[in-house]
Amino acid sequence: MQLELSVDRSSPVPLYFQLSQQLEAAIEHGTLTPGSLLGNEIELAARLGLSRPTVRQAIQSLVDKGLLVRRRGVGTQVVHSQVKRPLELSSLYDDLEAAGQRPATRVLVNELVPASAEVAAALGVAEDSDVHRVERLRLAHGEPMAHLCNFLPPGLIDLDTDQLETTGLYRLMRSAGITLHSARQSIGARAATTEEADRLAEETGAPLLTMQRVTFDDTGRAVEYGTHTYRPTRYSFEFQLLVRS
Amino acid sequence: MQLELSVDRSSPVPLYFQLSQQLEAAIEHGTLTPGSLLGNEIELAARLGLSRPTVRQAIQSLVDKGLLVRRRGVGTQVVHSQVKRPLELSSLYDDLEAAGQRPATRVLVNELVPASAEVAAALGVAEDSDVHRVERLRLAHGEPMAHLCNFLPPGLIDLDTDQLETTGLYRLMRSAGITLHSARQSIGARAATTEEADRLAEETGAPLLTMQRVTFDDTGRAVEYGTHTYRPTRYSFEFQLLVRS
DNA sequence: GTAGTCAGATTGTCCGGACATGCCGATTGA
DNA sequence: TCAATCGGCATGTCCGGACAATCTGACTAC
Repeated sequence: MQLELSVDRSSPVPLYFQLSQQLEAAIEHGTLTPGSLLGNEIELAARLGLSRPTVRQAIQSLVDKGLLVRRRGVGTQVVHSQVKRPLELSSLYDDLEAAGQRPATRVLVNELVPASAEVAAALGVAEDSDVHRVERLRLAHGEPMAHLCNFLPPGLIDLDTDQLETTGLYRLMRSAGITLHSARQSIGARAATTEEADRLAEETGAPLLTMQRVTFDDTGRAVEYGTHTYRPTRYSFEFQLLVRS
Repeated sequence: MQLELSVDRSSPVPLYFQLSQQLEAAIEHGTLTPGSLLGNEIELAARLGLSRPTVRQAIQSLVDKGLLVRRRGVGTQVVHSQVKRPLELSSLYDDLEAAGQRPATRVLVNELVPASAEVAAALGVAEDSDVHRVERLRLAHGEPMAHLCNFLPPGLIDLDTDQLETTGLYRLMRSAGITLHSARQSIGARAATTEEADRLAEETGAPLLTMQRVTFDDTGRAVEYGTHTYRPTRYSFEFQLLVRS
């Protein structure tokens, strides 16, 4: 069976991108079965009226996503999936929404405070200079799931409490024109203090999952520092990772 | 100041790789300062006697690593670092060794057992069929740090207890010719049972950091399933992640 | 003085070709 | 029958060029 592929040269969408999307859809849909060979590049290019570099670029992007494996002298084959999405920088809000959980947010604090030494170091600002402090409680099915405490440098974004309750922080930042680039993360665990336990409806001393994160935009500025605690009975970090080769 | 770059055409190492390594070293070393522009591709290609696609391939690999950012009409600039390593599939052993911690391993169990339903599902083998079971205690500075329980399908690798004590499981698998491709991971937390507490020199009910992982090779076979528990006072997961754009 | 326009610079996309490299099967030889 | 060699095949690397898209800054017009 021949896979139906076609490209639209009048579209502003790059040709290699059109192709990679079609291939990805075919893999997702099961038309390209795991382990099956994706006929040689030369012929594929000829069939589509594309050049080999363009076809290679499309295939390479899927290899980088972990969907395909190339073997010299053999060909390109579809990975026996199990592959979902690799870990990406996502907000808890988006994660929950993608899982169909209807997340709710309660903003506890939204104010300007002088930066502590810890916050100043993380954000790269002067100590005691003003920073935004946002504390939120994230709920799913009416039950508290996580406590999120974030610090942001001033002047970057307009933090509206109403918007914070209806969407995620990252989405707000992206729509404010900030291009997120990378983040440094640390995941650990500790026993809940009485205050933390109260907030999350747990017992004092109960195990909590913690995450700290500093996010940078593409100019290298720190744009957010967060300290989060999660109820481990309600949430765990799940992700896929690829071996860089 | 001109950055000193050169390529060796007689080397079997690909030219784009030689170039990307030199650029990466210059960034690491601080010769290329964060935010500085990396002169245009055309001129760079001419200076090195390379073609533009080759130079682009080198630059692209560093963009993928998060070290560089390209802007159309502007140029390519070095990211204001803070960038260490992105998250990769690594063994605890390698992580500790890289941190200069001289890890030690004590093999507690190394046997063939019938697969439980959970293990069979994770590895994709029949229930009650034989699988390797390896239990190890990982120590740093003489103190227990983590308890590692792994299951492997039979026939893949020769599990020598002595080798397991002197190196990591992943290194063993790689040297056995297995090409690791991806892994599905889950990180959570829970209270220690009495048995777990004893093993890790913690109190019963103390918070533990947990990680479960299924690793796949490039043919899509599950090659390892692991259930690990870490002492959160001694270990946390630290990593960098890039925004896929 | 301010806003709109234009030109230069630089990366993004795409082409067509060439040769090298590694893998696999088939043929050949023992 | 089995092992070694050889050749075909598919990807890997590299070239040189062409045009498009986008950003910046300077110039111009109002």
